[in-house]
Amino acid sequence: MPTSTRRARERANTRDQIIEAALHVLETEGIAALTIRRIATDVEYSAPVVYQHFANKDALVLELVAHGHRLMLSEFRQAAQEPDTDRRMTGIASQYVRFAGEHPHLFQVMNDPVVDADERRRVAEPVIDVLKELLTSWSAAHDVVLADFDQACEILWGTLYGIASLSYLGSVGNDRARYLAEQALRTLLLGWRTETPANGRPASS
Amino acid sequence: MPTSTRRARERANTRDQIIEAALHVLETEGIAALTIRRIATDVEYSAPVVYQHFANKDALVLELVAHGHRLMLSEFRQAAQEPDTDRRMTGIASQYVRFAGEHPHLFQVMNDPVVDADERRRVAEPVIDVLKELLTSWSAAHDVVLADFDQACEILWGTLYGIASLSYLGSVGNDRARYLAEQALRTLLLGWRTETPANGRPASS
DNA sequence: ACCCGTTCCTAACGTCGTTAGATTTCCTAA
DNA sequence: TTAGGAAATCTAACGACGTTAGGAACGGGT
Repeated sequence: MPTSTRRARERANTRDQIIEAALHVLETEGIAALTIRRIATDVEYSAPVVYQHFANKDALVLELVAHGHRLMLSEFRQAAQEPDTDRRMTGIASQYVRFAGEHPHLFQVMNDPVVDADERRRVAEPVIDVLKELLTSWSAAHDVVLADFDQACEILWGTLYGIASLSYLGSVGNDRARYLAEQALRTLLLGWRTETPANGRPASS
Repeated sequence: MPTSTRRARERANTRDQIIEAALHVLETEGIAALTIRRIATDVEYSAPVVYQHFANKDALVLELVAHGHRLMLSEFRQAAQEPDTDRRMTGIASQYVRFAGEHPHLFQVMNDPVVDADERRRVAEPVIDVLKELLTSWSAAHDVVLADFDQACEILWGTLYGIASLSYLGSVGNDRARYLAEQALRTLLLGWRTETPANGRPASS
């Protein structure tokens, strides 16, 4: 049965082409330019063809979001190779903000409420897992026992997102935002370390 | 000339009605329902009338964003009356997240990249100023000399925004987000205090 | 050689933001 | 008191959007 497999391959191929074209438009021209008709034109098809591969526009956007998280994950894994646990944490912070600066429109869509909350949580999970691993190894290295590990992770995640957002919401440039993220992380880690008495028992608060 | 002033008053009146109607739609049904035609219907006019008061939809949305910041500012001023400087800081954090939880759609639009960055910075300035005052009095109360005051403010602002965003981006509910914000602030403040030696000279980093 | 399922396109629907032009309303001034 | 004109408002329309319906074209299996 060669024909059916070839057909399936072609189908998957054009699907990938659509994703690639959509990603290109998103990254270079922003979310406002991301239009079904525009994408169809770019892959040299008519608009309805897109609906053979995606239920609707949101489903296509979700695919881009998933792609973005995979990309971010790969960059994180790279930054996670730094041996020093403290530099590893600040390095991740810097990397996160750098990603937001290098892919502003993608980053924006990755955190846009239009994509379903459950779906976003699902695709973001691997990235958060990396963060958890890093925090685990950091606290182990410093004999810090966090009072609430999940809480610390959520604070970390929120802080990174907030400071990365500064770079396109506010007046701070990406370089400064990266520095801010590093400093914020240093301060948070210092605070957590200070909360823990020298004997390594959990902090009170 | 009574007639002209009355006309002006009527004009301003319908303008306010439009803003009020738009705000109501936004808060109760979200940004997707915020339509020129919908607003016009609600104030019992035809759609083009809206354009006599606002250049375009973005200008109207900007007005809502400004309103949101004024609202937030008034709530901040209330929370800023707490005498204890530490509780004042954590109280502001809690209040910020609470606002995001009570006005999710408004909060979302207040931080949406579709509104011009300069405009957003302009309307957000008074709120940030309150934050600066609070941080100033806090550091004074604890003899903490921050190495970079503006940096600390930006970290604060970013952290609050990030954690508030968790409540509708991620899996954490608003109550938990408020708690997270308080804890994050406590940790940050602890970190900054720890950076400062006992003699009150600025920290090294 | 026919047939049928897949693939694809044109045309259309309803909605959006926005504009043009006509129509109505209402003050002013002769 | 009425003619004129500015202001206010409406209807109709334009182009673009996401999306769907219906038919044409293609291509492998009988």
